[in-house]
Amino acid sequence: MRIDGVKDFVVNDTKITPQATARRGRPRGFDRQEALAKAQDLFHAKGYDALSVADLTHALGINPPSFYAAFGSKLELYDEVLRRYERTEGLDVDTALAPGTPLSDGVARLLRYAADAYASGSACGCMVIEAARGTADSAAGEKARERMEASRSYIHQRILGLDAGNADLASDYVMMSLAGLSASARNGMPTARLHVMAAIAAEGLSGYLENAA
Amino acid sequence: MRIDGVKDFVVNDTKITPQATARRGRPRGFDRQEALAKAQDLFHAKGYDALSVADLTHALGINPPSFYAAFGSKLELYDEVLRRYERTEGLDVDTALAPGTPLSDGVARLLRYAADAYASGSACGCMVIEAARGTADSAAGEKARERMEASRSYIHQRILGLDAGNADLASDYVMMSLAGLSASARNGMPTARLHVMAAIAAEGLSGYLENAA
DNA sequence: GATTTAATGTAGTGAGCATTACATAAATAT
DNA sequence: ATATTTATGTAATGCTCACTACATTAAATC
Repeated sequence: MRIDGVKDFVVNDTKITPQATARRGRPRGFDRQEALAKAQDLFHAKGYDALSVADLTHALGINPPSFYAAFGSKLELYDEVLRRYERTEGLDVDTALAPGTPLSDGVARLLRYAADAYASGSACGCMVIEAARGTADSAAGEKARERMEASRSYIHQRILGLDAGNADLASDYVMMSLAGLSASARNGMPTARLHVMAAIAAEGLSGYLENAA
Repeated sequence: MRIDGVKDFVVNDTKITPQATARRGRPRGFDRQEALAKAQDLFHAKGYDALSVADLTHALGINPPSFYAAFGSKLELYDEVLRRYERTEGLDVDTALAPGTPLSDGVARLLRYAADAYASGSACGCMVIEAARGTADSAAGEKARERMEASRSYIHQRILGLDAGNADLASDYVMMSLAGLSASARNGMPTARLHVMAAIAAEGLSGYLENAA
């Protein structure tokens, strides 16, 4: 395979390195980052199964060999796209659940962020959540479920710092609410209504915690 | 095609008619109702796309021609299964939202029913809700979305009789909560926890309505 | 018994899928 | 210049999919 793969990728994909250490063979005829962005939009809008490699190569204006040379396989590209999605479109959990924030307020803020992020467009809802419900034995669903578990775990850890006693309950409820918001967005609910839904859902946890106290 | 299709179906499928008005040709070698029940389980567990006709015929112990003679096509069978699902596994909306029930209580009860119905098993979550998020341009997704809209409309109408002013809001919130519960069930959440989630979600609407009043 | 009707088993159909063989083109390295 | 390395375009690979042609079987009707 590739010996110094990591350095190569960095150099070729992003022009961060000042002295452009040129690669050996024929240069790639398309921008890999642009292609990733387009692939992300397409995967988000159509899902893994419904988006064929032919769709992708056509949209990117390349042929299958170039596709496989650049991304390895459809599944590897998908995994890369999922991680890119987290970076580019992921919720700002750190801000929503900043240390010192009351748990109820933090959850309310996080759900508000989600209402914004999931808002209807050509590709709406959370890409990871929607993909995670693919069939149990699908490789793509497995990738998505990995990313969702990573997010759940991160949120859980953040909540631990706010209210350790209710962390399990609250993170379960947050994940459920995010799934509900994402589904509603997919079903065409407009942003303003999503915000109301997020507020009502947050109110639920708030009231529940008050009653428990 | 078939001239007196309706009567034929009734007679051959269910033995409701006392004098078994026997059909003309060779009798079907399998029980169509049993087959429908099995197909429902399979579609619920795997979804439309992931379940092939070959999977179905193998599970039913029949060959493709028998399958198509009995059900028309994969999509027609799916539509029939979706309607059967509503009858056999659908939530008891009439009881949950019985006339005279305070809206908050009715919604709480409906979500409790859902927590029971969606409980983890080989096929968990709501079959219709999970299927409705198939790709936008998929025929199966369209069928599921039709059924979901029918349910939404029915729930909306029932809520109109309890609290007309909040019917739009409440039915939107119910649909979102059902989607969240269904997703959580699919992700393996046990029944007891689903009940807690349902209670918290219901508390949200309850608190919101109180504040608005 | 002859005819009609419908379901069955065997064996395919064409279409779409992800992926790749192979020769060629374009760059660097020697 | 020549060799090496990588990407490209054309065209195909094997596979799975939903679905069907066709001859046969099993029942009711005449």
